[in-house]
Amino acid sequence: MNKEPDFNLNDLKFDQEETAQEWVYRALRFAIMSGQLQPSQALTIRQIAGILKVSAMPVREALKRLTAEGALTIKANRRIIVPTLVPARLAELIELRVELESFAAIRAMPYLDEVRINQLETINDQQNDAFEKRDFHGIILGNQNFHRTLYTAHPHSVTMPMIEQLWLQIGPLHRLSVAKLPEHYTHDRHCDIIHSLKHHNPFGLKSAIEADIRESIGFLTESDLLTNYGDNLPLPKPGYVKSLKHI
Amino acid sequence: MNKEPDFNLNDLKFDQEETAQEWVYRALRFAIMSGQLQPSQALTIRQIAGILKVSAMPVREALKRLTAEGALTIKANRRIIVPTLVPARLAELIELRVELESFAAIRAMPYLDEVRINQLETINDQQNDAFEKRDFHGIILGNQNFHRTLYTAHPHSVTMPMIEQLWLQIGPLHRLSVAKLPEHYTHDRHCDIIHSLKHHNPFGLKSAIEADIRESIGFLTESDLLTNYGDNLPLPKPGYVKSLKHI
DNA sequence: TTAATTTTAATGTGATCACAATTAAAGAAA
DNA sequence: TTTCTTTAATTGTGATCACATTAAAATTAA
Repeated sequence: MNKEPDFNLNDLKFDQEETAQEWVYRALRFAIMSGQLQPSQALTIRQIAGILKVSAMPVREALKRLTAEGALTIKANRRIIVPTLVPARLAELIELRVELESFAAIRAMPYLDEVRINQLETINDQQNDAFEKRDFHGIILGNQNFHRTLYTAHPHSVTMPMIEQLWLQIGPLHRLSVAKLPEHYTHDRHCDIIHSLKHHNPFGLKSAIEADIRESIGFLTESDLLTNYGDNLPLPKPGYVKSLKHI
Repeated sequence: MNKEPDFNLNDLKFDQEETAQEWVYRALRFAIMSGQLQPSQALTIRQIAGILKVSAMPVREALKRLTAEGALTIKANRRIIVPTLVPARLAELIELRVELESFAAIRAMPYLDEVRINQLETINDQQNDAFEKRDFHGIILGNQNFHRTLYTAHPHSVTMPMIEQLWLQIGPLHRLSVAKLPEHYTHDRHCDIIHSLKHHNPFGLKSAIEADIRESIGFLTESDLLTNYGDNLPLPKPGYVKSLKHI
């Protein structure tokens, strides 16, 4: 008999339009992206199939897809695990995020009209609310939503899927990074981004994007990666950061 | 009964160590990368299974993986096809290639010792030989080999898989671009790259990479994409480009 | 010939079983 | 208790079948 699972995947409802494998994929992807799965954790086909009450077939396809996207790793013995990150690799991922997201932002800039910028402001307000409420998922998802809305303003964004791939690979560290966030997040870079967009300032935009990325994840140290992965870490108390809205 | 296939996949031998799905994946990937599959061409599970003499199962997994990597596309009716490129998307892909490959090259620069540079020179010679011999595959594979050897000098290259993903997406156009190559390829940018590496010149490296990419694919016009995909186009005659080695 | 309709074939998805390889558990020997 | 051996359970992979949906072919009607 399968062991009881130590993680939850039932956050997402099944949409009648989609196939079973798409649903399984969404559920697993969401779990990884929002830091619910621990690095080095093994994922087995039958266990996930049992949790989601589907057969093994759609789970196989979903795991294959996530593996191809770098969200999961196949070990030499063919076991599928959530990948661990050595510090040098994390550093590379962050540099690449800076590179790609700056690129995407600059390219999207001409397409950001007033409507889109208002969207960004709304999303940012929601994210700040989530921060005050210690809403773990809200912070992460709000941040991703903000960046995605920015980059996809460009109608032919080839870059966005690649950026999401990077988010997927960093995903398992998000629980840790958010827990340590108040120590480093003293300035709302999203406001800087919006400000630069309004004033058509590509250099300001680029540096704001870079600062936002580095301050949200770049501070993780080697010992952070080696000693723990942020499970059971307390989330920041509301009001720790006085104000996230200035400028 | 299945129709006779109009493409060949038997270029790669089956390695006893690998699984069937890995072999199928390699075969399909190679075919796409080297421009053997036409855009909008449909790939069916049973047809490929018939060609490669395997069951449907490993083909399903391989197609799922390639789809996740952007090498194939699933249409609304769930049919799997080789994706077509609208001009705007190709332009984005090229810009992203320039961005990522410049980044990877600069990052790899400190790791390029004399041994590695000699490797690059050898590969470049081989590629020029392939050009003289009108060796279609040799040109494409040699070029990829050159760039891959350069970028993977960095021990923690997170970028390389993403660059390969871009190559995969442009792959179906390679037959066309190589056929039109002599009209635009009048200067061996690979020599420029090597020269910049030897003199530790990051700016020269970046501009050489950019020029190499644009001159190898960036010249494709809208009508090139819409009217044909380069099948049955004659390859350049040997000696058309007098000398690929100068500087 | 052309257009609309029916019939047939083919396709991706999902389920289930078999199998070899790996891992975990149990037992034996020190 | 500790170490080694043996046994049992679990794993990913592959094969085969059923099924609903879609595409293609055949048929009919104009």
